[in-house]
Amino acid sequence: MATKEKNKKRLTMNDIAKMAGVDPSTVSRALADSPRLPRKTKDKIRKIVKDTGFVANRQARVLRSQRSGQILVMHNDVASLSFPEYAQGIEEAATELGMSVLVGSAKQDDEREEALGRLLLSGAVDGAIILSGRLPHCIHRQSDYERSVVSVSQPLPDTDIACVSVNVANATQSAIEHLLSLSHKNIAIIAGPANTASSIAHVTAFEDVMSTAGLSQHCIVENVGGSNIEAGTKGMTRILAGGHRPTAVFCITDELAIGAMNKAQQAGFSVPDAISFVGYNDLAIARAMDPALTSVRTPLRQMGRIGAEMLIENLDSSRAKPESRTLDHELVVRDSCGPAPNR
Amino acid sequence: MATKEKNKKRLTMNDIAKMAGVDPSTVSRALADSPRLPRKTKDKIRKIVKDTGFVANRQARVLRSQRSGQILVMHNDVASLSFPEYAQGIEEAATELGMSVLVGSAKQDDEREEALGRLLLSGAVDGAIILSGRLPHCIHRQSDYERSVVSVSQPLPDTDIACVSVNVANATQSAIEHLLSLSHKNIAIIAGPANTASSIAHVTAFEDVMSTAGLSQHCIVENVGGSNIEAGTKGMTRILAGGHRPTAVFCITDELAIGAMNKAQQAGFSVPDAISFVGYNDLAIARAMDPALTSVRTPLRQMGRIGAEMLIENLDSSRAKPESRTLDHELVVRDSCGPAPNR
DNA sequence: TCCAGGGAAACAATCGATTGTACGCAGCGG
DNA sequence: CCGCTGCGTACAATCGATTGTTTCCCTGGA
Repeated sequence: MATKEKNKKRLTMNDIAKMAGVDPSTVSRALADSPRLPRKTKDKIRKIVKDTGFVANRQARVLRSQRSGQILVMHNDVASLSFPEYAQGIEEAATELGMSVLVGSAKQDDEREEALGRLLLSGAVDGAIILSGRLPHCIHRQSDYERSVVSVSQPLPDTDIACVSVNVANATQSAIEHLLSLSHKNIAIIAGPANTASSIAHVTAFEDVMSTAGLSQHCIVENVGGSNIEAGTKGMTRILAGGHRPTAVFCITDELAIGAMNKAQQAGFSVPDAISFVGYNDLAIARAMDPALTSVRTPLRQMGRIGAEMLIENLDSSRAKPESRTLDHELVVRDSCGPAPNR
Repeated sequence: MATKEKNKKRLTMNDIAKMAGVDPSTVSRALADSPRLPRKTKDKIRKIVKDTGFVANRQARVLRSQRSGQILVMHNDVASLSFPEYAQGIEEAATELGMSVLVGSAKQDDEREEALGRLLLSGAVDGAIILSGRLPHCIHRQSDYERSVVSVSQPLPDTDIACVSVNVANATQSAIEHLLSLSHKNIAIIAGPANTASSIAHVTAFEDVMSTAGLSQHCIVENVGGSNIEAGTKGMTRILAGGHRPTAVFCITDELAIGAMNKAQQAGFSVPDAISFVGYNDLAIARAMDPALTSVRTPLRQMGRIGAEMLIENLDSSRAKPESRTLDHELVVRDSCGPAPNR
């Protein structure tokens, strides 16, 4: 159809302008729907754009206008079941506010983490939402990036960056107190990898509650190689191998709980008669388990949504720095917990 | 530290050049490690870059050099458990070949799908890997994008675009034949959403095998609202509600199988004694189920890796168009299938 | 008839890096 | 002593769109 097709070249705005017999600037304004152009001109140009399938070069556009229209989501673990929940909330909000979302995984790899940080510093994205709980070092060094970063799920240490999260200590407390109310005295926690912010927060809260209750019998299982189902299996294996046999297990993610519960069942322990389990996050899968998993519901999607809103609304340097927010959690009681067995 | 800090401006290469007392082009070459510069100059410039935390504007760089160093992964469903498997393979390969990866979700939404397509057309990424099985329309219209797109998992209809996949028909056949060998005659398939390429391929193969075996008793469950665990539950609910009671169920994803198996168990059917289940993909979670799920292993990670390699190696317009590849699958027999019960 | 007003579109500077070319200067052989 | 090679660096064009300013032209009111 196109007559002057030069093979090697992509179509540019100049080409479109020539076809329409106008100046490139007019094409630009037509695409931006500028009120300066009359409908007629816009329509003429748009028709050509549509017919040719022209797409404006993103680099040039962003370079000039200093605005990419994209935000980046940095996470650690693609495989985590909670990620899609956050992502949905983020995407909803971003789309509503006219932004689009890109996802990058840091994967506990410093190199990758820095690369993602540079995406922000280099202007490829306008802002970033951090799910991983770690701020890339290259961003931390810059003074003025507080406004273009929001952390979701965990506060970033040593920064003023706004954060949307739940109160992990309270959430953990509610889980443990539920077990205490069922007369459990010997409780274990499976805390995933050690030394992550999330793990530390849960374990600290756990220890607090237990010591407040005057209970010394508890075990802490860490460094099980992740927070996924397999890690849960591994954690439970370790618990069963130990001499010290808890009657209840709190897991800091639902995936851990699923793996652990499964392992216990396969080892011949009935749930909840012999061992009780509590998960964390209350993902859809928790309900589908047999027995259905008692879990602390955290509003992941909401957190994502609010985080994205906070981020995007504050990008335009209206000077108010966004404020951190803490959302409510809720213990959802199902069938995986029973009264402590008599021994 | 920096003395001339102007508040509003980001650092540019020009600033660095001035600090170092050289031309911007020299800074550029220093960062690119050009052999034209002596080590001494490079070191001097790099020190300044490091001290200031300077990051070159990505837009300008890409605009000029016509190369972004990034590939896009387009998927449909963030929540799918198979996605992280593909993603890992893709990231491994990309990293090895000096590229980085961004992820975008199309979410069966045409608008979003087109937006992702435009990311490629606008030069924001050098290439794209499509997991969703659908080529954005705006790309399809362009003549010369065969080289910068590779499909993984499912071939793209009406295109010559290279694809890395397994033979779905054979894979389905191996699953069904396993059930047939256990004397099952009344088999159901839970096929997720209807009218997706994947669903159609599985169902077609299923019908072929069944009719070849001379069996007419089978039921096809579609449109269960996705391919996830909940959808599996829903599918099984529908099967149990129907008059026609199969002794075995093949699910086109492991997630569907997990949901379905769980529903069956909760409804009082023992697995595999009363009903057998076969999944598809053999994700890690299949092994963790109780009973452990028999599943068709598809090399997802490998597929991702090979797809990324094919894509990246062919970006530099070496003229050979990449060739599609079909990888091997394997039926992994575990405990979720037993002989057909006598009725 | 003339000029003010304003709508429509062209002009041209600009965003920030990359890269081919040109230039200066040193060392070296003839 | 001259020109040649070659190294190190500067110069300047360029990538493709955006946007403030200017120009043009047409209409309408005095």
